Amino acid sequence: MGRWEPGARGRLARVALELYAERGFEQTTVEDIAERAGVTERTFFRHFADKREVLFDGSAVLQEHLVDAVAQAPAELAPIDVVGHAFADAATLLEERRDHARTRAAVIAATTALQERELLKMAALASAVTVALRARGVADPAAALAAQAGVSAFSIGFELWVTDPSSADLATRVRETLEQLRAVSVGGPA
Amino acid sequence: MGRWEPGARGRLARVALELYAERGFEQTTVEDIAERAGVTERTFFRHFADKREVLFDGSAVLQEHLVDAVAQAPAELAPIDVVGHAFADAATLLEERRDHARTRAAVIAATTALQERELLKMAALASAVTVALRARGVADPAAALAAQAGVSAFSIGFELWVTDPSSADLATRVRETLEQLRAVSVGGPA
DNA sequence: GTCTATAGTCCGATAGAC
DNA sequence: GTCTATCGGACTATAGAC
Repeated sequence: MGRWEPGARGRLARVALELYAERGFEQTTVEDIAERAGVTERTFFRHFADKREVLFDGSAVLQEHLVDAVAQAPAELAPIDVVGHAFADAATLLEERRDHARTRAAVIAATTALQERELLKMAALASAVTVALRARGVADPAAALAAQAGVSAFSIGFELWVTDPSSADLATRVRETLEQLRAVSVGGPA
Repeated sequence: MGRWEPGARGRLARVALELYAERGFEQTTVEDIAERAGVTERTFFRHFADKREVLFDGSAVLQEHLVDAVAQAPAELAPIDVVGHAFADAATLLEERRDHARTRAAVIAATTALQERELLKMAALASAVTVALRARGVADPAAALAAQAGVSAFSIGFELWVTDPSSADLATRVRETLEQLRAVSVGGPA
């Protein structure tokens, strides 16, 4: 055994969510988190750039899956369908952690500073998907618009999935929401 | 004359943009801004909640215009067209300040912390437009989707307007971009 | 691991406008 | 007197530097 327990990063992320949920983000200091995780404040900042970032450790994985899914989608699909396929596919990563997602969503909803960070992560996803679509030959601004549409559908679908008591899965919610966007953007009678 | 020059708020906003553009956001302290504006640090924080907020003083006005435009749009318009009308209308507020918009956009693009705040303001616009659409009887999630579509078109149109050397106006860019979203979301051949 | 700059808050005091 | 905008100083926590 070494000097320190392994898995400090994961422990910090878990403890941070716990404390943010218990007493609120602003009422929690980095020192509190480090202490409960059995490390020093310094170690926290070695793993996470700031106090918010600790809640967004999974977003890099999500982004990779999205980009891969866009790259590997059948060539004949229209951009909007490539995006729908990719986001529904990425949704499966969260499917089994609905309780965790609920806790995390509640913490973020309670704090403006965390909403900002989440929006930045969503914008990063959109940006990465835009690049992946361009690599498939999709022109601008269609690439950016399709990517944005995917993020909107994902975010709104995610909220339905987290809020509703029904057991509908996230991927289905995302697909349904994107389908509704199609209807909305075409227009027609209000 | 009084003890202090009037218009401290406007002076702080102008000076802050100047300094952020000159030496960068992180290299500028609130004390620097206050000093050049002829007030104390304390006064800065009475007018603006934090160091970022000073760049977003106009967003409340933009939001009001958007909400009003949604409320007053002809009853027979489809939600997506109400949104298109509203954002193109709000665009006229910026039309005459293209140089200012360029400087501001460059400063924001250079700093992640400012991008976060801008995304938050855009999300607030979307949220306000969603509420205004619901008040017209638009159901969920169509209201949220239409509002998000408007924000996407506005953001992408804004970027084109700021970037391109052509003299096309912002309102036209926004309308064109929303039109493209229509085509993209319907799908069809890539 | 310690030290430091800076953001941001809280308290009270003060000066002009009405 | 009341309302609003300013100022001063002390204070904590984040985050980066050494």
